[in-house]
Amino acid sequence: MNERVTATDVARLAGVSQSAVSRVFTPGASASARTVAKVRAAAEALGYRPDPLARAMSTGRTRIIGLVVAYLDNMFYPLVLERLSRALKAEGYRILVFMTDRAGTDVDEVMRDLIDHRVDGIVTASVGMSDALTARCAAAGIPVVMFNRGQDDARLTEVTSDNMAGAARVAEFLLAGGHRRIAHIAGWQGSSTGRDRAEGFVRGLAAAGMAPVAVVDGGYDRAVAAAAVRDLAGRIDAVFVGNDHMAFAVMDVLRHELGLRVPEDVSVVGYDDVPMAGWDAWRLTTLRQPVDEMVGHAVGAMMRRIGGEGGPEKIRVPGPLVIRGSARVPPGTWPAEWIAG
Amino acid sequence: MNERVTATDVARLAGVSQSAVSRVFTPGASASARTVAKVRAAAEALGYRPDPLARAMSTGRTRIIGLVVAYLDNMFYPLVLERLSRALKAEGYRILVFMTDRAGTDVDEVMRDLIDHRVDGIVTASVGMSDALTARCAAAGIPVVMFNRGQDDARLTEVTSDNMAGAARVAEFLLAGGHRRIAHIAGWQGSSTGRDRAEGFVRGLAAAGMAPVAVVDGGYDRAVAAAAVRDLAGRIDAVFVGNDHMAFAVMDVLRHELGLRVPEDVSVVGYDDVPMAGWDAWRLTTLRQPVDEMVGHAVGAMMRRIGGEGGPEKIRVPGPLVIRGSARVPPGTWPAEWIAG
DNA sequence: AGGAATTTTGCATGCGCATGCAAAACCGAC
DNA sequence: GTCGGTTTTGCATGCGCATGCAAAATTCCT
Repeated sequence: MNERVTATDVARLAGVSQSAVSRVFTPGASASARTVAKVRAAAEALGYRPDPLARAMSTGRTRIIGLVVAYLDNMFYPLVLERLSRALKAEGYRILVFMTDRAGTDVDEVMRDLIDHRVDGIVTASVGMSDALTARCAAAGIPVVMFNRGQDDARLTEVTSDNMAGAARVAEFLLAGGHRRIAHIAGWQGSSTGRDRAEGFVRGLAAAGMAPVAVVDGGYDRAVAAAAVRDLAGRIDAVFVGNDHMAFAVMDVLRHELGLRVPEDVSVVGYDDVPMAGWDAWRLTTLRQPVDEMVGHAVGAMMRRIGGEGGPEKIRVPGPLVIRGSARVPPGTWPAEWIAG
Repeated sequence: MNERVTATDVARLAGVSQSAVSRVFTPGASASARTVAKVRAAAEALGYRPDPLARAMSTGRTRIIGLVVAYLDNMFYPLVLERLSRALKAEGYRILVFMTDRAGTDVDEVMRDLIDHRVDGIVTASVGMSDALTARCAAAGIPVVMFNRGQDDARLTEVTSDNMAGAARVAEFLLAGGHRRIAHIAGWQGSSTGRDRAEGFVRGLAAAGMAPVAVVDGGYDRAVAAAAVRDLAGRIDAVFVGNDHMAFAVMDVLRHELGLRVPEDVSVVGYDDVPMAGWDAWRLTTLRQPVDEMVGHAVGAMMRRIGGEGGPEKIRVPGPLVIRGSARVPPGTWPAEWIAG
């Protein structure tokens, strides 16, 4: 039922050898103009297209990038997946998706799988890498790019926003708004991103001689964040939440469970600027992670590593504070890095 | 840098032939207990794992399913992707993601790609299939399962919720709630799903001798739906929106732009029951698409088709109406198919 | 025009595994 | 112990393409 057209078929029709056909379809290989023309015509007539599988078999490159993700309910990740897929496609690569369980306990098994599948590179999002894993990928010669996560390992390339600076900027903004009882419901402290934002935020407050009322680990989980704000409410007039996903839960609790007004009673600031943050229901003031830019860097770095040029990089992209309505806005003019959204 | 362990290496160590090794790792092939033991031991010692690529090369099966998606900003699809990925993984399959542009104009090219990659099957979500495409996949012997979309083509397997019945149930519910000026902001009328829901809804109203104030195509687009409700407001006391994604936009406009109360001034009902619908900010009354069940059917049907058992199926899964707070609740007791969420 | 330098071409091989086929080993029954 | 029957095994081959190598064709230079 499936009569695949092979290079040999084309060769026969064009009156050349199979290798000639292969060369015509291999960028960088040499063939005379006449051969190219004959082969192209024959290929066209037969509807020939090189088989990526066989090609991978003989070159050792699959032109497939493995993407490891733990969850997709935080809209930030679907967005990343979409953009990454499009950007990679432009480079001639495809994405093979691997989901780990939410706890990330099976990352190991997932990685074995990835290596088995001979992916040319791995992008991890919302997932950490153990040393053993990193070593294995390095041994297998597979470049790894961590997206939105960092790791203290010189072998790893990472792309993040400037979490420290971003969080510090949020602190500055909240302070300028006149808040004095400020808490932080942090991203999971097992992730660099969560830690960096917490540290940047605390430092930002400290720079003004202030300290947070509390810093609690929200674990990137709506329920945990909700519980945290239930506990905090009454003691705070502002809260910086480790990502938008949790911030929505926090706002829900504040408004609908506790009957408080945002931002009049409590200001809320998030991190990410997912599309939803701009919806009227939320109008969340948040620090934007420039997804397109980050994806661009990730793809660029990946291509470089696959091409063998240069080593691992630690890329940190700055993002603006997007001022909407969930946090009191300081009077007067703002620094240029704060923008109205 | 990458010394891959091959079956030949294992064979040498185990003192058997390469084919013996292959047989040990091929379910259904025969090997004596002694050989199995020797090979297993050797494989273990060397850390051997069969190369899926080479295996695909010789069997013609890649154990990869292509997923075609147009967009991921409607949370329904990331959810589907996640569940599908896990379910397929359990069957030993991986997902290769292909994104078409939003208009779906490049579906053709995407499909060629998919066929080239020799995927064992294709799942499409939020994407239609042209006849030419269907024919090509059929010719290539690649089974196609359409998820959340139907098509009048006997060669295609499809899995949808019972859109007609579901929409009719919404009509019944709205009527029971005492609404009389009801509109429908429909899903894209170019999709079977959008058409079926619209038809079911209109029929549901007609069954009570009623007709909608208006049925407008929302194109699954927040902006279009928002514009539609701006136009409709004032003339309606209830609106059924073709999916939750648009319903959120509709609620935003109603509440924040027009200052109307939901459900006191206008009742809103959606379709899908994405996780967000349960958040306090929305508490959207909506018709649930049972994602897990639908995914289960999709995977089952796919496995059957890959295994060559049986032909295309048209699977229709019923979903309950989930009653929350965005639409006036009829007094008295409800039919069992309505549930409180 | 003649020979050297260059490009193009075909041949042969390999990537790592699965599998048809025939030889070899094993099994049971008499 | 022998023979027919059943597994098990190894050999050889193929999947579709890329590529090193040497031969053939083309180009260039004097």
